[in-house]
Amino acid sequence: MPLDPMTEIPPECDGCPIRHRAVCARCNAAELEELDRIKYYRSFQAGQTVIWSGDRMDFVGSVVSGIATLTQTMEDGRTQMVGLLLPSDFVGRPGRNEAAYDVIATTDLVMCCFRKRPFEQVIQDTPRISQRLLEMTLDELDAAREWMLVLGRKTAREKIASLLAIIARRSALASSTGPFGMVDFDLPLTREAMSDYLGLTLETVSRQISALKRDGVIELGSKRHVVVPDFARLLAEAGDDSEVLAH
Amino acid sequence: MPLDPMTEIPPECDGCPIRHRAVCARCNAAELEELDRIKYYRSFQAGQTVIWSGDRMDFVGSVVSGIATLTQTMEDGRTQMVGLLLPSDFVGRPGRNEAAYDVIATTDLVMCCFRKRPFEQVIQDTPRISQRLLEMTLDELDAAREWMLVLGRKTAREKIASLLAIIARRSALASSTGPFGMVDFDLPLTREAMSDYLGLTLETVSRQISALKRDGVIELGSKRHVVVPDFARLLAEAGDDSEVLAH
DNA sequence: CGTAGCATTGACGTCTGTCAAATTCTGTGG
DNA sequence: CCACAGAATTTGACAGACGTCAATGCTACG
Repeated sequence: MPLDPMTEIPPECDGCPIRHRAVCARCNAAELEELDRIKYYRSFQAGQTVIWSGDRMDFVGSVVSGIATLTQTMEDGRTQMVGLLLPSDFVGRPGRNEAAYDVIATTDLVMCCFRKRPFEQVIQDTPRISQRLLEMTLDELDAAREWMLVLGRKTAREKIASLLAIIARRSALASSTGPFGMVDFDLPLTREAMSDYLGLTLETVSRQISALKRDGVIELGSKRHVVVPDFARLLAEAGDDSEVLAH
Repeated sequence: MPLDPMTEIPPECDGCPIRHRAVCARCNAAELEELDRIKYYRSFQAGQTVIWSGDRMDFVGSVVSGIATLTQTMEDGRTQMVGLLLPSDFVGRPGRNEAAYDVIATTDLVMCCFRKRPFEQVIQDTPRISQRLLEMTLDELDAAREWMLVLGRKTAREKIASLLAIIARRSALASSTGPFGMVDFDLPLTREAMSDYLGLTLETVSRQISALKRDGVIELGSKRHVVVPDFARLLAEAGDDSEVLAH
């Protein structure tokens, strides 16, 4: 078990790693001050549930570090991941009292939370924040729709390639690697989480990863470390083609 | 061919059928005036394409009457519907110049369009509008995520039942039928459009509709008219259960 | 060194897709 | 009003992709 994550709280907004990407991205000093008054940090350990679907939510907030998932579950236990929350992503919905999805930390996680009621007021009063939130919500909507194509129309192999491409692209952005050619990253998800994202079974995920490895599309260091020798090849396997500029 | 739909333009905002549900829902007289200056109506015939993905968009707007679909297409022709646009739904994304999806009128369609550039300015200046847009976008995001569960985890039979339930619910709302028991409505979609929505083939859609009919879950008047004798039964077939209050 | 969780692999079944044909519906023209 | 053409829909036969069930392997941690 790692150290209590609470001991690693990030510094004030100045040095915050998501200062310029989160909902507060375009705030000026006064507006930050305003947010500061209603904010607090919370930490979660890998595997912990942040919120249960149906629970009362009295905060919204941003992922500061770590990764969380948004999932829906049917009565019989079938589950579908409907969102992957990375640093700077926003959690919760102003104007709604109950969580619509389960939010689960897949890695150790730090969140910058805002008390919900005051935050709703801030949104009313601060166009720069509500407009940023609109922009982020539109981006999420686009991502959700892109994912609908993956879920509805792609083969298992294409689904895996699509997921790897998304994660690879994000890793490349985060570490500002060259845009092309070789990329490598760690998978933040178990095979089961991947299957929940992709609408597949865990076994099919495993088989397709093996197949992509066999065909030289990817190489595996450990089970979780992926090397992509040719990113364009991966995109082609995803059925994407020429979307190099996207996202 | 019907009469030129342009001849049936709705009246001024006062009597507009979507006045209290669209992006302008919460506007006061002055704000409506503002919007009025940049708005114009456009009509499309059933089957016409409103916008092609990748095209330059110089307007955004609301569906006033009729139904349109939002679809994505892969190079090899596989398509996935990612949204169903009903009256009051918003089309287009402020701040983006190219359409991300094909928008196609499935019935005769009337749209209330706003020139994009001026509309973006209005959003900046009118919190009531941008906040309404945020709210609508959050609703769409929820709908997209609900649909991800359908696409990723439901069986063909459950998918069909889910789609019928959604359409039935909306029809019930529109015509303010009693909330329970018997419902009936016309399908606004061809079998092919349904298959694009559900991530199935047209043949599977047809077979599952026949099966639901055989099992007494639905009755068919014409091919397009559906009678649902027991709405709760339909929901159960959709795998939803107890979501009676939802949406 | 042993246990627990994660991952891989195999054998087999089934749901859904594919290909093809028949049937019903809709609108048009005679 | 009826005949006809084209589209939409239904139905059947068959195949393949993915799921299910089960065994085995790997890694980490106590």
